[in-house]
Amino acid sequence: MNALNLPALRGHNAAVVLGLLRGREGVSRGEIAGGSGLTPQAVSKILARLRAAGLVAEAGRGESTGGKPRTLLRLVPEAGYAAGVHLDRGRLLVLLVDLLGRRLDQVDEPLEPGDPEAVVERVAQAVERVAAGRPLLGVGVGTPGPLDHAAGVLHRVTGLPQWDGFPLRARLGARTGTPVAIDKDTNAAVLAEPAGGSRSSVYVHLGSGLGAGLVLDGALYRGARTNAGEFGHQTVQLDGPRCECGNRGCLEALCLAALRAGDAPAAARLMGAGVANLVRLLDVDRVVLGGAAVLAEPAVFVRGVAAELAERIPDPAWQTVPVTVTGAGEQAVAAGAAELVLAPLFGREG
Amino acid sequence: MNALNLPALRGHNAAVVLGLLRGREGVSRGEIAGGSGLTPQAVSKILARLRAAGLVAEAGRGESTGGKPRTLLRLVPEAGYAAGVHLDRGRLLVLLVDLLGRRLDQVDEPLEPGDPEAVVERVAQAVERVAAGRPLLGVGVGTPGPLDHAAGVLHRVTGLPQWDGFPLRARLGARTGTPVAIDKDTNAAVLAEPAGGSRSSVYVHLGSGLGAGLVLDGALYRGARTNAGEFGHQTVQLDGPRCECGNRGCLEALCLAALRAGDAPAAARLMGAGVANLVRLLDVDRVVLGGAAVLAEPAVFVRGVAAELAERIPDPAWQTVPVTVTGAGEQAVAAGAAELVLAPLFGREG
DNA sequence: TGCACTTACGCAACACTGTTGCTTAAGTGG
DNA sequence: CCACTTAAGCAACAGTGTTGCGTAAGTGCA
Repeated sequence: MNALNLPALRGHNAAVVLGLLRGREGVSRGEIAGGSGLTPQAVSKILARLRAAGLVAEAGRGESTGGKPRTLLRLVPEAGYAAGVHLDRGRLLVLLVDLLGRRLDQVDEPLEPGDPEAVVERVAQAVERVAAGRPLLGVGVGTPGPLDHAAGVLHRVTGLPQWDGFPLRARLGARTGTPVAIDKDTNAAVLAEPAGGSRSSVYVHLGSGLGAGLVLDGALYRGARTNAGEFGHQTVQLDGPRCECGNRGCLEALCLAALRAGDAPAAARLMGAGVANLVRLLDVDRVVLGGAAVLAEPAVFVRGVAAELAERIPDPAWQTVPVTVTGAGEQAVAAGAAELVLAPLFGREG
Repeated sequence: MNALNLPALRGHNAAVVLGLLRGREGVSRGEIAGGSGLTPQAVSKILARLRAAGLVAEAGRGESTGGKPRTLLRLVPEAGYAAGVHLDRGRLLVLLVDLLGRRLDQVDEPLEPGDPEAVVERVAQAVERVAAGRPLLGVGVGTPGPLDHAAGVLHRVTGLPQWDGFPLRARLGARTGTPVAIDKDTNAAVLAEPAGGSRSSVYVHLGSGLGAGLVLDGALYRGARTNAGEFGHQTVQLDGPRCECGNRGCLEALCLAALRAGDAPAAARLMGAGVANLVRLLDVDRVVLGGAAVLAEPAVFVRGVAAELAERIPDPAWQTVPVTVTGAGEQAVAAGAAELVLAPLFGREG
């Protein structure tokens, strides 16, 4: 089911061109041709279509390099919008972003997770409020797992048996009339960070639990059953204390214990040990930290994780991996959820 | 540089069709159409090209289902061959395989890793011997890392300073006159196992070291700098003994110590703890074991790893992951190296 | 000011893709 | 024997990116 026909080819190349235009304001046809591998004439044809559709507009002219100056082009951010929903226990955050991913408006309110249908209604109303009539390309939802991204169905969320098997994507899609994508909160959050040259990155979230979102070779990696990213239940102490999950010596248990003891630096060092394991296994080129615990003391966590990385991977042949805190802060999941809708437009994942 | 033009489209679709034909003997056009998403007419056209090129032939007819019986088609295995090279300290194994990956002939001889150019000559002669004039599509080389797959250059191999920076791919390609692909031994070995419905799998190798090869979402995952798969140096004992790599509590150090003590079951349990970490992080649907230590007592390792997986991931919502030993045995790396050449023909990785 | 040169970019013709509509081939079953 | 079903190719077609070439719009030198 992975063969391509001409419409698919057309869509793919259009997405590649849009992806290059999203990078920065004012890109010339020549740069797009070079960056995509297409011939200049093909780029001109594709851009003519995109301009006719209102997605792209001219943006003045560049410097001359000895001949006719290049015509610069830009994405039209108002051509479409996406809603990003962070659906969490006790809280609902809905963001409206434009094509460039800029956050325009938001709804942030408490939410008691009771009847699923009632929650769908609440979410749909919040989406309508932030959209305010603007053309919506789709709605992305980030929520704690487990869930099935492909089927769009929630699974056994801890403490909420009535949500097991609920077809959130289908129900919310029917209610809003737009495409809906759902994913784990950590998977959404890893998309909140602009790619910026990074092909493989990891987002590590420390809040009430410890999880990770993975972008590998430029695409969100979900694993065989949308269960990838279980970062917190890796064993880092073979004979360690028993964890709720049944395992012994889980990183999450140790990390949360350190936090409860008020020792954030220790929690950071522990997190760093887990990150070192991940960096060695997956050779990612960037580490982004987030979650309430991290955002409470960002410097402590960046320092602790980076120090542990340096100690546990002393080999100078291993390039040092930059460690940062998510730029989207508390809104990382919602911003990333919107990106679930926008990313396919720009040629990321499929 | 990821846009597509018509020749690329053609090649991609041909690879998809060939990939479906590789699965088993005797596939009908209708099955290919259904499995690829192409229309029957497009499949007929593509197959006509492939038959003209000698890659595909008719293979009788299927049962009638009430009308004209389907014409079955098969891959012509003799249409091309690939050489798989396992280049290791002290040993050179070269395999010749046909398009179906069947091992036809081999050269297995000791090798003292001295002057790189002399080794290139030895490898090239061995390749010529196994090929014996048959049309060679390319040569794949699996060798201990670190190395750069994309550039085809070896890095600082432990104890062999004269190999650092040696452009093995370019030199061997110039000498043999065929395309050459090089990769880490564990990356090659993971390709030796037929995909068989698995989208994401891991190959864990225990020999003189402990490493892993990853296939994620159907493609070999190498990481940002071909360093992915450093499975042995994950921390499983925060305050464990110092490892050669500078870290503490590395899985590899513990595992090798158990082996030296003659306690293979303990080594298997330790390996299983590391595999559990990996399964939770990456949600793979298959685990394949290999390497001299595993092949010496395969049942012990399969049992030990499976038992540890069951204990450390007791949650029934996590589907049990099958654990097996590589079917290619000692030749896993060489067989997988040949697959480095063949896989792109059949639409795996790019 | 004039003119040769350079660079950007679109029009037209083209080669080739997969698709659609239809015909022919080759079976089954009453 | 004949209606029916299924497979598969031929021919015409819509639409892709490519090639060849002409035109627009600058720079730089005499």
